[in-house]
Amino acid sequence: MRVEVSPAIEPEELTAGAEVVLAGWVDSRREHGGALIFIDLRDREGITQLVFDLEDCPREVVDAAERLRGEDVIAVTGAVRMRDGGPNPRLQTGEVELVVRKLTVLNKAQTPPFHPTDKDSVPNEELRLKHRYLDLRRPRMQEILRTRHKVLQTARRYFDENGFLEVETPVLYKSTPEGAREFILPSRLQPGMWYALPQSPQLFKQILMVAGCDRYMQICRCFRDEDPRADRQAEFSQIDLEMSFVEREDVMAMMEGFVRRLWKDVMHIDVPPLQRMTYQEAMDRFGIDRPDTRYALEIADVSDLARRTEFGVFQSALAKKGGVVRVIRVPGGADKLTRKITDGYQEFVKTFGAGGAPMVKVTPAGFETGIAKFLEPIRAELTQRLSLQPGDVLLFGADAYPVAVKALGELRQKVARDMGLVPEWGKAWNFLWVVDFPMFARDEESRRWVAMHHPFTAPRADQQKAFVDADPSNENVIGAMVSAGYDIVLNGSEIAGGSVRIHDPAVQSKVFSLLGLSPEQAQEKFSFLLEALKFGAPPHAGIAFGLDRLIMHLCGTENIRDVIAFPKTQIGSDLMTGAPGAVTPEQLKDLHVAAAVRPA
RNA sequence: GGGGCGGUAGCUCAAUUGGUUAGAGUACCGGACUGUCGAUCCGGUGGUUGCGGGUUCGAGUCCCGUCCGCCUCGCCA
Repeated sequence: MRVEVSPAIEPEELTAGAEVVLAGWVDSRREHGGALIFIDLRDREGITQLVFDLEDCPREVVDAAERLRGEDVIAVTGAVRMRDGGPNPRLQTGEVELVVRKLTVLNKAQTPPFHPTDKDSVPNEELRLKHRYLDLRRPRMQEILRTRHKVLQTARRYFDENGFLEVETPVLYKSTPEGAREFILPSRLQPGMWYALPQSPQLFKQILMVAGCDRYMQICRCFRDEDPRADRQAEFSQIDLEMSFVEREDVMAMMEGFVRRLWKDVMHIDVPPLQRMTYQEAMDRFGIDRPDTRYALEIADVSDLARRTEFGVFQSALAKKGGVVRVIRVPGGADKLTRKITDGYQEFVKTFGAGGAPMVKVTPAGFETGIAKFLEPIRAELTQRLSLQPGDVLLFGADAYPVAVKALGELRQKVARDMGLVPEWGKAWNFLWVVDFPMFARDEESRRWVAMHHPFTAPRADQQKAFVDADPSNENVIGAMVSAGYDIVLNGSEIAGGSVRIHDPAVQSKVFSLLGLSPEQAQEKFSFLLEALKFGAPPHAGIAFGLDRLIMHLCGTENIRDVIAFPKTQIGSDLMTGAPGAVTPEQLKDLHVAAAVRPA
């Protein structure tokens, strides 16, 4: 049987009398004595009301309609007519109904564990993931799938228009144990050897530049075997890009254009030119390298004043190497932040390594509660410097700089939520370029340098020469080197990150050696890149967008699983397919692998 | 590896200090009903309170363990 699948009636079909064929799922049924039955027929596009009426339909059609239940799949033929009972303004097709002449039940459905269009409640996520085919029928999920499609199409169109070539890179790759933990796969043909799934196509895209591709794009899957978060999943997607013969500004302009196009096409919003902020400024003012600038609550330095107090916590913090005292002023916090809430903040900052978050309230009479008495000697100056008003709450962070700003940066976001300062979705789109990241960060445990971005990131253009000349043993000099990296931050979430790459083998060697990789080790791991760089590598730079996070923003969801058709749980299970699963001893034997643990 | 929240009917939830036969809405089944649109009305089926152990005269409730889901610290070059 041939079914014309265009179920919800299109506007041009809204003319009475048109004969159409519709197919879809039974959404709901309203029955009046068996002589008059209404069925809401649902498909991807929406809902159309079907009417089965003894006055218009053969008896057997009405009888068959009586046996229909939710999620049955049917096809119907009939005439469109204006509704007798008045329009339903809540339906797009609410003016009309289809008088069914012929009904075909394409497939009966068991009673589903939940109803895709239940308006009262969303089923438990475990159940949604187990029956994802039902979950994806929900209009909200259909909308997300559609937005995701739109983003993919817009990306392909925009980058095609700008001369980018879509190239696919391998998924079976080589283990390069820096960075995130990898998924690995045994080789059958080479006993004892292993592939790894790529954390990103970073090196391939650089090689494509050496290969003369000039401009590359790929919508690719990346794999990182780390614990998930609300916005992180082991298997995720990137819009990956690389350009030759460009500098930082060229890439930034191109990507800004993409973001603007995306928001225009998908949200119908004109994004103004992106603000810029250096890494240092972001850390100083917001305590994080991806500041949410939709609200204030900025961090201020009061180390000099704190030094003049007798408060032991301040004094011991300032005695530390790089010790600081910083503060967040919360306007109106005295009312809204109850004792219970501020007590909670003490525990909260401890998870980020801080000892606590000393607090004080500003009243017309002066400082009260918390550490008020210690602050008395500096009250006037604090009041002036921070423009304090009665009703303010001050939350302090006292520790070595990285610990203090990190704790306050996290606390700032929590306070903003508690104070109701975070605009609801769709009200604010605060895009920001963060630039001038340090090349290296000091890992205190191993007393070694680690790459802030990745080891292929070039120094900022004006620092190239200084970097080559820098004394590797001088921690101050190396620590101060600024890279040509750039991130795009949206409402406090990192949606893209990239850099100008190193195309000079000498610079690349110096980075490797600073990272503690001997020439032999570097050769072992990245020989193909080092080789390629010797054969005429153009200057190149690139970036990658976190596709899933982009979609989250565009759809207003806080959960990455909502924007992935078939996502995994916290422990990496696919509740629908049951992955991961056991394999047979024969499979292991073929792969020359012995399991050290048997599944429980 | 650590911290927190949750798991009760197919689904969404309730159940007082540990106390009678674990309830409601919805779905499902049966009946009534010719213009509904979350149809309505009447009746009914439906429970290993995630699982295992313990305390107690008595456990959905308290304790221990465990599984699953979510949030989070560490981790994510």
